[in-house]
Amino acid sequence: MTERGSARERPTLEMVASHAGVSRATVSRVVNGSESVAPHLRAVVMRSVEVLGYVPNQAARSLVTQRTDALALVVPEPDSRIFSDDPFFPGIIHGVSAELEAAGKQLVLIMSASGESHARVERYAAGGHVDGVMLFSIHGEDPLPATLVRLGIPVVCNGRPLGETALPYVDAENEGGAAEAVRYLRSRGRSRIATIAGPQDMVAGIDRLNGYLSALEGAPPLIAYGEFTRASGSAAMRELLATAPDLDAVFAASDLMADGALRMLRQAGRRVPDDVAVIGFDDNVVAAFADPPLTTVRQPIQDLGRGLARQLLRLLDGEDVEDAYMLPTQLVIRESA
Amino acid sequence: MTERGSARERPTLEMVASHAGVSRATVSRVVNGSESVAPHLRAVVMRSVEVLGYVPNQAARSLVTQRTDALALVVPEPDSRIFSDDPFFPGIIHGVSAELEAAGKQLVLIMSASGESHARVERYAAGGHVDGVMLFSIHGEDPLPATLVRLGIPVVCNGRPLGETALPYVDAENEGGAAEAVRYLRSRGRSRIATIAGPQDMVAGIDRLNGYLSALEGAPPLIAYGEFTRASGSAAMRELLATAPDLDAVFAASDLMADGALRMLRQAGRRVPDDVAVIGFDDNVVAAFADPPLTTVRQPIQDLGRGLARQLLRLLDGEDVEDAYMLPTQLVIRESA
DNA sequence: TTGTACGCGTTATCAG
DNA sequence: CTGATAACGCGTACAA
Repeated sequence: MTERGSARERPTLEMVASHAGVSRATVSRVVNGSESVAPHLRAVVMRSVEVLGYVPNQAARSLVTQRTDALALVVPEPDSRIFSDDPFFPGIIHGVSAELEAAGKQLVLIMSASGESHARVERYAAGGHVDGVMLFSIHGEDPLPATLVRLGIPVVCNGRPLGETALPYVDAENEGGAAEAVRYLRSRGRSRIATIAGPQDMVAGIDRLNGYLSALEGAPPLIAYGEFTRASGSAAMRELLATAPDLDAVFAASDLMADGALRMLRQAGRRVPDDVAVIGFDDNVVAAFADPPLTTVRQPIQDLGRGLARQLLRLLDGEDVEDAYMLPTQLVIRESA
Repeated sequence: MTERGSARERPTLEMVASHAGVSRATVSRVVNGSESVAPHLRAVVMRSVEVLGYVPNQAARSLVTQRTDALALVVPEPDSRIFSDDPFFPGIIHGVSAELEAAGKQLVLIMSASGESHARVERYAAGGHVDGVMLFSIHGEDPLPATLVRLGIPVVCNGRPLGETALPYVDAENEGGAAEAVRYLRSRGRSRIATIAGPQDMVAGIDRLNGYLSALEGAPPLIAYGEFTRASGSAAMRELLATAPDLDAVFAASDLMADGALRMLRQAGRRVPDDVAVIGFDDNVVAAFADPPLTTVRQPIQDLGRGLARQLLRLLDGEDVEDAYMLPTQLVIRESA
């Protein structure tokens, strides 16, 4: 059994003040790095702070400053991209966290299942727990962002919001990246180009499909849908092979789906890229390890996270930010196409 | 450009009180669900709360209650398991988050690079931002946990801590699981069993190697080391094939490394499982999709997260908790062994 | 059952 | 440049 360490009394400003023989105000000034305090007093105070191990009480501080220096990242719980082996979620967190650390802010992670859980998020933000909110891939007609904005809480979305509300967001050039992939396939002489599209209630799924369609330039579309997962990619590929046995290329809206497609193609006896060229999206870790190594559209996941945090920080500073903060994608050519 | 929503004044207890025609104390009691308040007054107050959209100010509240209802999860930044396609980190988060939500607590995620960043964590916890701390895979002689305990902050570790300090922790039966895998291989007639071990500065790496060694029962060990990643698994497999061409089985300390090994074996012309049997660890999503599907030792990642949170909550409630909270593993047999 | 009044630990204002 | 002192918003003994 382990005991709860002996809860030594936390020293207060008051205690530091009397220890140093100055007023609380002076201690506060030293702690907050004010210029206007005599060097010798500052030294004395700093020593007392050191000796007593003083740490400012955040609750008291934010009660008066009206800030918490904490920002929330709200994540929709049952999101297939989050608990799969798609490192998208960890990547975003990594970026966000790096940016917030540099700014001295803390990250509060909130998993929000759905409707009723949304009320919790609202109350949480409204209660002043955090200074602002980052929203992860908002689905359809979610009222959450609008509510938050109405409450006066700065909000930035990761991924273009689908509804009407004009919220600032950061996103990758999904449509452009997809279009580039398809154009590349055409430039290599492929003519029967299919796509494995993502879910059409996610903006990434929609935009990448649009990119595919736009780059087709009149050629007949060939579409199957997946859920961004490997299994769904395999299933979609099987479907495509059945309906269009003569296809010679596939653009999948995620690397995981592309990997699933690769397996199905192998199983069906098609050679990649000789018979069928395959391009994925993400530049997931698995892309380089796929068989054959996967040509794909890289999106800068970590930068997406950084941008998300940065835009929110700017909002907090009272700056205006552009509604759309788009990050470029890049075609990474390996062996599958 | 997007404006910062008009910051409507947040209603206070005071305002609700005067709106309802009662004292602040009564409002406070209603809000906190006290029994001792007349039904009709409660109704009136609740209406006022509704009308005004009152939400308690968390800073003020925790200033007096000395609690924040927030718990921190501290994650070592440059951890290969976190930003790879190993869903270990997301899985833990999922479990932790589910448990905390049920308890009405919030999750604060802290990425802690190392030394200097540790000071930040200490100050953060000491500042009363959170009521307790969950520590992710503590490396070697990290002084952080001891410091936190000294500060009187409840701490629980994910993964057995390597140092001397006796901290409560939750972990999977790494050693037992590894031993079971090796025993299974032996029972299937394999005699030259190698292992691809994980990093020996991580408890998971150490324990799984020990499990392998213990189950060998005198047979000569055959060891190569990896970093839990696919690439390192391939490299380690190559090494093993060079030093022990006659091996007939491999136990890898992670599915990712096992997958890497599978590729290397294929490349070397060895058939799996005919020539060489392979077992991994984790039951990562990729295991089922490996070629051939990977026999592996499943660890209940999400339960690990839940247990982590649960133990901390118990500590917070003043209960004593056992130092070691171990979760069982399970051998999942597929085709690779 | 209800209200009064005090204190939680800081920051900010305003004299000195 | 320094020190009183007033908020900040809430929970809770204590009194009524």
